[in-house]
This record gives sequence, C-alpha cells and structure tokens, in this order.
Amino acid sequence: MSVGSEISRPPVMEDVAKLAGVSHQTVSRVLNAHPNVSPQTRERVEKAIAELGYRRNTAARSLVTRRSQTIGVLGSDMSHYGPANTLLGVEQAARDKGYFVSMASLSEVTPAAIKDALEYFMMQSVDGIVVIVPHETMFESLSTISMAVPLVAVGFGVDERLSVAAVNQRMGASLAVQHLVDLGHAAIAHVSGPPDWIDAAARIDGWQRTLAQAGLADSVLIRGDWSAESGYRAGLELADAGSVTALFAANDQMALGALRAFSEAGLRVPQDISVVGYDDQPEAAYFVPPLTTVNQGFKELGARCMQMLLFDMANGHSGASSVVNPKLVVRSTTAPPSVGQ
Amino acid sequence: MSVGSEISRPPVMEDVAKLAGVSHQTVSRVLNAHPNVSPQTRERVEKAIAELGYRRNTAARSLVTRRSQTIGVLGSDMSHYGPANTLLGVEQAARDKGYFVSMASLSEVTPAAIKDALEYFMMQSVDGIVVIVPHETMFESLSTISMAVPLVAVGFGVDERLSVAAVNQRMGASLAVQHLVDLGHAAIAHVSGPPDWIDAAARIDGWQRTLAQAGLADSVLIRGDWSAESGYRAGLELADAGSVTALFAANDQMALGALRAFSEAGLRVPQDISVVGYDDQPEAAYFVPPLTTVNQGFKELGARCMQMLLFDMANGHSGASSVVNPKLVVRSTTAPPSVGQ
DNA sequence: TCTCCCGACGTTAGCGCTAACATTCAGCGT
DNA sequence: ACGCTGAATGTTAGCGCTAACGTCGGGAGA
Repeated sequence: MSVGSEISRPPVMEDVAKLAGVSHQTVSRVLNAHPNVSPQTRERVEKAIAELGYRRNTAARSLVTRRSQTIGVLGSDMSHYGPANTLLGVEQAARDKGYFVSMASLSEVTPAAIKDALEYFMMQSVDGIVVIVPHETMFESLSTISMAVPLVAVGFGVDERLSVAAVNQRMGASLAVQHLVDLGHAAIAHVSGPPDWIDAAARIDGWQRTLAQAGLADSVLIRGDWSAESGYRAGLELADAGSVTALFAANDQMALGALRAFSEAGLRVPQDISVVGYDDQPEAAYFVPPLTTVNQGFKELGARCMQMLLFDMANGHSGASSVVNPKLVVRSTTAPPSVGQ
Repeated sequence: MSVGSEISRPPVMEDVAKLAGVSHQTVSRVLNAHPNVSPQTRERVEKAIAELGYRRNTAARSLVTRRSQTIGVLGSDMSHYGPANTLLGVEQAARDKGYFVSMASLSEVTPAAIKDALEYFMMQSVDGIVVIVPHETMFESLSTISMAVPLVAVGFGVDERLSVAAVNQRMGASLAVQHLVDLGHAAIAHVSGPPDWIDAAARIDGWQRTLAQAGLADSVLIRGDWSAESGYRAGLELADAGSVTALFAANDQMALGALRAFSEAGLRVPQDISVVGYDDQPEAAYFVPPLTTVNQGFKELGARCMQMLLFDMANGHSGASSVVNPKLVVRSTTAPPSVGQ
C-alpha cells in the first residue's frame, strides 16, 4: 500500500515529489510554508509526506541555508539547582521555537576549557550560544574572544559588549538583608559564594549596601564555596564568636550547613539566630526549620535568555539586557532578635 | 601575511588546499587521518589549516557520511540530583569521544511527549540516543516504538530488547534495610517514590525482600512523590502512628522532609527513630542530623552509558546491560532502637 | 484582441564535503 | 630495459536540499 519500490534507504524529497506528482521544489515549498502553493497541491504533498514517513535531512538543509538550527548552551555546575533550571528554561524555549540545543559543561572554569567548549560549538556551527557560567573568568574570556555568532550570557552584570539576561542579585540580597533589618537585627553576617563568581560578588555588594543604608556597621563576611559543607564551617565559626544575631547565606545549601552547625552548637533558629538563604530550591521549605530565602525565577530566566538570543540572531548583536526581579519568601528561620542578646 | 584574498566567507577545504599547494582531497585525508599522506604534505596542510583558521563544515560532512556525530539525551527531571549528574557523565564521555550532545527534556512523561522528543531527535538524525527517564511509561513507549538508531536506557530493569545501564536498585535498598535490621530494628517503614517509576518500584521490592529474608513482617509503605514535601507528610503520619522504629526513604529529599516532620513531632533522630535516605546528594551530609544514605555512582553511570552506546553504534543493537553497585554511607540518622520502645 | 503581469509550478546550479576511481611516479624483480 | 606494484596524490560524482531563475497559463487593462 505505502511504498512503490521497497528500498531500504530513507525517503528523500524526490520520492515525495514523485508520489505527489509534483517536483521536489514544490515539496520544499510546502515544507517551508511558501505562499505560492495551491491548497490542493499542498494537501497532496502533505499526504505523500505522511505516507512515506518522510523527514527532511537536516544536514542537507544546513549545508545550503548555512544555519544549523542549533543553539549551544554552555554550563558549568549543572548539577546545582539554579543552573539546571535555567538550562531547562532555555531548552524548552528553544525547542518551542524549532531549535535544537546542544550542551557542553565545563568541569573546570578556566580560559582554556572555555575556549575549548566555544570551539566545540563553532565546529558544530551553532546559530547562537547561551552561557550559564556566571564566573569572573568567563566574563574575561568572553571579552577576549570575539564570537562569530550571537551570544547571550546569563547572570552577568550589565555590559554593553554582552547581551545579558540576569536576576537582579543586588535587589535579592537587599530584600534578604532589609528583611532582617526590619526585624530589628543590627549584626548581620554573610556567608558568600566564591568571590570570583559574579553572583556571589553582587550579593556581597547588596548585603554591604543595605547595611550601610540602614546605618549599620559592616559585619562579618565569611567566604564559602556554595557547598553545604562551607556553610557548616561558617556556622560553627559564627556560633563560636557569638557576635551576630542573623546570617544571610548566599545560597540555600550553605544556609542548610549553617542550620546544622547552629543546631550542633545549641543555638536555636530563629530564637537565637536568624538565617536567610538564597535560591528557594524546593527543599528549602523542608529544612529544619523551614528556610526564609530569596526566590529567583530560573525558568523564566532561561526563557528570557532564549528570547534575547533569537532577537540577536535576527537583528545582530544588541547588547541588550533583561533582568528579572527576585522575591523574598519568608518562612521560619527569621524572627526578631531576642531581647536577652 | 595570512590571507591572499580578503573575502569574508569562512575558509573551505579548497582554500586550505590552494594555500598548501595540494588538492582538497588531500586536505580531507589529513583531516581524517588517512594513512597514505606523506609527513611533509601533512605538515604543510596542517600549517595552512592553522593559518586560515579553517574548520570543517559539519553539515557537509554529515550529508555525505550519513552520520551527524551527535547523540541525543532525553531526560525528564533534570533539575534533580541523580538525572542531572548522569547527564553530566554522558556529556563528558560523549565530548571525549568527539560526539556532540543534543538534549531534550520532558516536562511531562506521557507517550505523546516521548514520541515528540524521539521524533525531534530523528529530525536531527542523531547517531544514538540515551534515555534518562526511568519511568514505566517510558519503558512501554520504548517497547512500542522501534528505533532506527541505537538507544540505551538508564536505570531500567534488564530486558533483552533494550540496552541498559543501571544502578542495582534492589541491592541499594537491601543495603539500606539490612543496615537497619543489623542495628536491631524490626519495624521498618518505607516512603517510596511514585510506583510507576522503575527505580521506586525496585526499591520497594528490595525493601520487602530484605524484610522477608530477615524473617520480619511486612511493614508500613507510604507512597511519596520524591519531593521533600511528601516525605514530610509521610513523617507526620509515621510519628502519629508511632508503630515504627525506622524509616527507609527512597530518596534524600523525602528523608529530609521526614526529618523535619520528626523534629516537629518531638521525635529524636536517631534515638527515637532511625532514617536512611537514598542518593547521597552532597547536602545529605549536612542535614540535621547528617543522613545515612545510599550512594549511587551517577557520573560513572553516565560514562558507562556512553560506552554501551558507542558499542551498539559500532556493532548494532546489543541488548547488553551494565550495572553499577551502590554503596551504603552510614552517618548519624541511624542507631539501634531504644530499649524503652 | 493583445499585452502584461503574476500566481503556480518546474529546472538548474550549487552548498562543502567524502568515497571511489584515476593518475603519477618511485622502486623492484626479471 | 620493461612492466608491475603500491604509495601518494588528483579528479569526478554525488549526498539532499534550497535559492534563483525559467516557464506557462489565465485573467485584467488598453
């Protein structure tokens, strides 16, 4: 019923054309939704395509159009909540728009590794690149390498050389710290991420500014590395010093570590010390006690990213930026400082 | 110094050939490491390639070789620890071997969505597919759809129709439960994942078998959905009933939720109740108290996966399977049941 | 009635590469 | 000296598609 000559080779455009009684070019026109095809012809061709199970050959198409319909996504720590969800957002938006997404992840963020990955994308002749590595090294590398294709970076500070989609980290940090200030805290420590991470730097900055605006003195800053373990160590340190009534952690995992440290040290949260996290990963609501934290719309960020990339791909480099605003989520790790303190 | 005719078009093989004073085919031979090229010629060609910054056009190459050098990775809940890390393992192994990796993630695991995603990979004419969706629906869909390219599934049970790389879930569950039995527990509950998830089913099975082997009666089984929230509800239920001295949770997040529930209910862990998780995500060591759990080598799993896929791509479908063994990680949430119980 | 135009197709010429087949030219045995 | 072999190259013919042009009718305007 279906096939005339039972050859194993997958059907090509010519086969469809023959079956529909038209030329291969008409098939191409149908596929590309050209206007000048009569409805009857279009229908015949579509039927033939369905009957043969024809699929257009992407390589041949790419060869002549010079576009691969692929975008490259470069990430680093994809096993973490934020980047993983941003990736998901990008992927969904890309697929919606008919793009394929190729991914590469950096096991270490060094200029060489970055160059390699970018080179890998160029080999694939991607039509655009999304970079989800908010790292100072990445920023420097990106400034050095002039890209042949549009690129949008997630989470960088605004810079006219780069198209950027970011969460307003400073605002997020501000939200967190101001919440503590409003509660009456005057000594608010911060466990930061590695300072060469752009997000970490922005959160440190937001923390300091908010403190200053509230007329409070600088407080203790402990450098963490995003891991629960570093949060734990920071928590121990803070519990030992006992100089502080609140802690703002640069992510939920470090907050988790701190929570454990406080628990071990016999400090009650929030009665003895308040804690605010950052990210609002789903587990945060189930920490002991449930964590007050800052929610970032990662999936939306990914979608925006893709939107900007498509714009740049159509109109050339824009250097535009799109920033999404985080929201504070108050749960049970924050309370006014105890009077006895 | 570098280019003769300053045209904007990217260099093609012919340009390299001209510069090196050879034919384009010789350039191709150098690029493909053919044996019959003299060392001097090879060197001249390589120099020309470097000088022009030549990069071979993947589309043209794919068109003629009929291989895209791309493998598709299909995932579902990539924002979770296990799948995300498996993906990373696959990605690294693939890139090592010179393959590109294209990813698609399922926002919902339905036959239609699966078919779509697989279709999407076929459009891209991937050379192979890795499926990281250990879901019953996926298994059924895979049995229905006969794939045109090699496919390896992560985490399925062994089945000769499918090439599979998996963690031995039954053993993992056994490890966890046996540990509790050895401690002296006789009433060991289980919070499972959704039972249409293959991993969840295997862990339930492992839990039951180990109980039976130890001569213990069936205990209470609560169905969760992997989320901390469901673990929390289960914990509340268990605390309320008070019929059990230990809990085996099918993942760390549910264990986290349970930990919080117990804490709220005034149950001390591990004195009043022991808890074992599953996955050993990095945070597990920083729960309050640190969680005893089962470690699965996700990255290794990803690498094995890729290895099998390459094998199948070279030799046709193998239906082989490769299983990695999990390890128990004992921390502080497990102890002998209190005598007063 | 005769243009002229334009919609609906068909035909042709590559895109940049690799596989398969030619070609050339040493070196070797007889 | 003569082929003969085989390594090192060159030449040719597509892979399957789209862009650019060619063709061919049938209405609208003169």
